[in-house]
Amino acid sequence: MAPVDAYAEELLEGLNEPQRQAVVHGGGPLLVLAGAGSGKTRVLTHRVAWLVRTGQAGLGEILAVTFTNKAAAELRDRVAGLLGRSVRGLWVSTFHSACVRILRVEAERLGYSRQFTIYDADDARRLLKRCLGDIDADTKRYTPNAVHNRISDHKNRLRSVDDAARLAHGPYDQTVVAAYRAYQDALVRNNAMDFDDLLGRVVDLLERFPEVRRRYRSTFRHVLVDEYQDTNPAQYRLLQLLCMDDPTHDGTGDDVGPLAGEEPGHRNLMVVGDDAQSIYGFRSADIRNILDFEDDFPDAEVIRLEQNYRSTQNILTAANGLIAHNVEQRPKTLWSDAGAGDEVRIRALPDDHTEARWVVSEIERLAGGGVPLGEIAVLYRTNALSRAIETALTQAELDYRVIGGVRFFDRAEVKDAMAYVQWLHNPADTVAFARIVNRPRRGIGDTTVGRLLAHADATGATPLEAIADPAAAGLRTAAIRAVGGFAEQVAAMRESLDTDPTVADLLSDVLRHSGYRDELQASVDPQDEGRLENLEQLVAYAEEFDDEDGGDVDADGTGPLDRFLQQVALVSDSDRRSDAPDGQVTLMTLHNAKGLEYDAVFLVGCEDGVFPHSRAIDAGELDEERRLAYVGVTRARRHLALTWSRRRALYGPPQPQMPSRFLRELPADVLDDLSSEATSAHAPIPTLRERPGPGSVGRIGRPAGRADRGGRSISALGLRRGSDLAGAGGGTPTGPDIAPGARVRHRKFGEGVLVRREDDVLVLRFDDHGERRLIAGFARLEPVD
DNA sequence: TATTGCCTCGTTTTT
DNA sequence: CGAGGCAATA
Repeated sequence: MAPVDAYAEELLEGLNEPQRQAVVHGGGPLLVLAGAGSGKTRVLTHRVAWLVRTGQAGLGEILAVTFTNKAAAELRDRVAGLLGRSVRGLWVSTFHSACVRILRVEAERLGYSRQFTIYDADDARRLLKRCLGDIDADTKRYTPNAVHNRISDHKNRLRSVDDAARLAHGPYDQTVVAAYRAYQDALVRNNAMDFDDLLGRVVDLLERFPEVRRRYRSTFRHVLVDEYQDTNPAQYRLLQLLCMDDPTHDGTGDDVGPLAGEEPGHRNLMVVGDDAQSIYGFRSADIRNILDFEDDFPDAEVIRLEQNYRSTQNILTAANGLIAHNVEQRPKTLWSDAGAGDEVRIRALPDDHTEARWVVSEIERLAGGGVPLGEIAVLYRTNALSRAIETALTQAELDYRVIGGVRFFDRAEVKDAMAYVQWLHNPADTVAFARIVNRPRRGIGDTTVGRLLAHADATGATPLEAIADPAAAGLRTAAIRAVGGFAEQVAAMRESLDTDPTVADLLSDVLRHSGYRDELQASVDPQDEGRLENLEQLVAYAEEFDDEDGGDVDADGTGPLDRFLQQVALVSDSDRRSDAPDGQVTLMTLHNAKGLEYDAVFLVGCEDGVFPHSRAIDAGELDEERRLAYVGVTRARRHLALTWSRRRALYGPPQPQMPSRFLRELPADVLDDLSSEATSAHAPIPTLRERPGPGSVGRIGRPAGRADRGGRSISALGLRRGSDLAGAGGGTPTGPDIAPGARVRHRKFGEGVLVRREDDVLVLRFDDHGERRLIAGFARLEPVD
């Protein structure tokens, strides 16, 4: 190890033993299993500072990757604080922005230009929708959303179109493959990459170009990864390529063989994570990466951080007890010396309004006891559950903020403005073009746009070239005039593009030349005022960017507009998750809560089917749901309550609910007296401070035979609507029975036969998908005659 | 080409 | 219950 002086030594002060071991780790692969609240960011920052101070690495030789911009910024700031100087040159960034930074330099090697566009999920789906049309796919069965998820999964597993074709099984897969092929082709022609490509193309780059690989391998002598449990196979492969001697495993389970003529890797890979908090499997994150770390890196050192500095022991015991129900995991036992603290509470409420009012009355009680509202969070599985809580908070006149929902850069008007600039920057981008060509309305309808795009496609031209000669695209006089007018506006915007020194001026000019601003100003729709404000905010944001950016053109040829577009694509409002301003209760999904902590946490909607979510139950993904519960529980420092509703209206009429199975997995000895009864069918209703408002109690049952919506009444089919077989109380399926042997159709799995019933579980054999067990309360089945 | 109304369908989502 | 998609209309 490098010599250690007192100056470096002070970086170890205040660390516990395992933390210290991780920081001074000599070299080679290191896995830090960092339980919730165990100080993993501390370890990462001190490790980076240690490497620098002991002279083991220069700032420019360290790559630290995170998943969020917020985490990257925090890491950077804290390292700067520890070192007491600028950390310019240190690569601290998200996987995606590190990849973009590499791709901007190397794009030409991959057949892209430096100006390539980054498509977010919305852009990608627009393009994919067009591709699905081109291959004549039935867009009912093959929704852009579903198909994009499948393609994304292929990409995250580094499957090329041909790989996907080899794996395709059945007609659905084959259509997905055809869509993948058309979509990938379209991306290249648009000079665009989606989020998944950013990773996948860098992997391509490093695999195909040894000299590029060598360059980055020798640049980054130390690679550190945060939240390793959330890495997907592409990210895994990327790390292999950057660090290892013989990047044999590609993360997909297939051996790709050693890379020819490879120089030894530095092997200095440090990963930090917690398998118990792996909650992004649905986005192709692979928990095996952290579970199998020592198999992949046989000489790896493993350090466990189990001392928790956040929560009281009762909360940690609850968390430990819960997660112990997962089959496969790294055994870990969080402990704290903060004392037992409050008991954990479980409460059963008659309906979602009462549940919300109970939570709010408890919030008032805590607030009265001196807990700041900003230190209180209400967590839920799905965004739809926020509504009842919001209503109750509003009635109690408590201030709150909801994390999630529509983000600033996702707002239609903001995306429109950005699409203008994006298209000016990359005229091959047909998604941006299609978005703005008729916004504001200029009489260029869908058919005209279709003709322009088809013509551009056929001639290999960009939309910019196509609008210059509308007659050639086969347009008639009215359309030609409309397109001509648009072309004039575009010419004015391109003039601005060439002359405007700043991004803010360009944006402002675009809003003027396009008529977008005028249209909103002239509008009588009251919402347009807000839209106008958002656009002014966007310009203000750009001004800020210009000031910070300086406007130089880099050595690699990237200018301010490149950087601005990239930032907006990758840094959607990062401050939303920042610490709560005082006086506001925070509402958010469990996913959004990861990495945060609050004095008091309420986890609402703990009902089977809601949490764990019915789709997760169907898909057999209970472990991931349980980890999500674990994340929720471990957010709390001192107060934790979990609630469920006996009846809840998710959509349509209220349905009876059963308590979440996770509630029964919490160890009884950390629960208070009321909790022990709260998961039973006869749970008492806790007292509320206010009297229930009128009409707050849902009607019990519903009028028999009422058709729920237009079309065939479901009762006419012999079934009740929604969760057709939902139990009326005891959890036993009631309603018209579907007898074993009956042919049924499930919306997702298609037709099949009901094999048998086991309590509240239906066992069905589907024609395509083999056997499946469905929870009766959530199995939407239609009988097939 | 733009608007209206009907129908369908329902997770989570760091980038 | 509501948002978004699509087909029928003005």
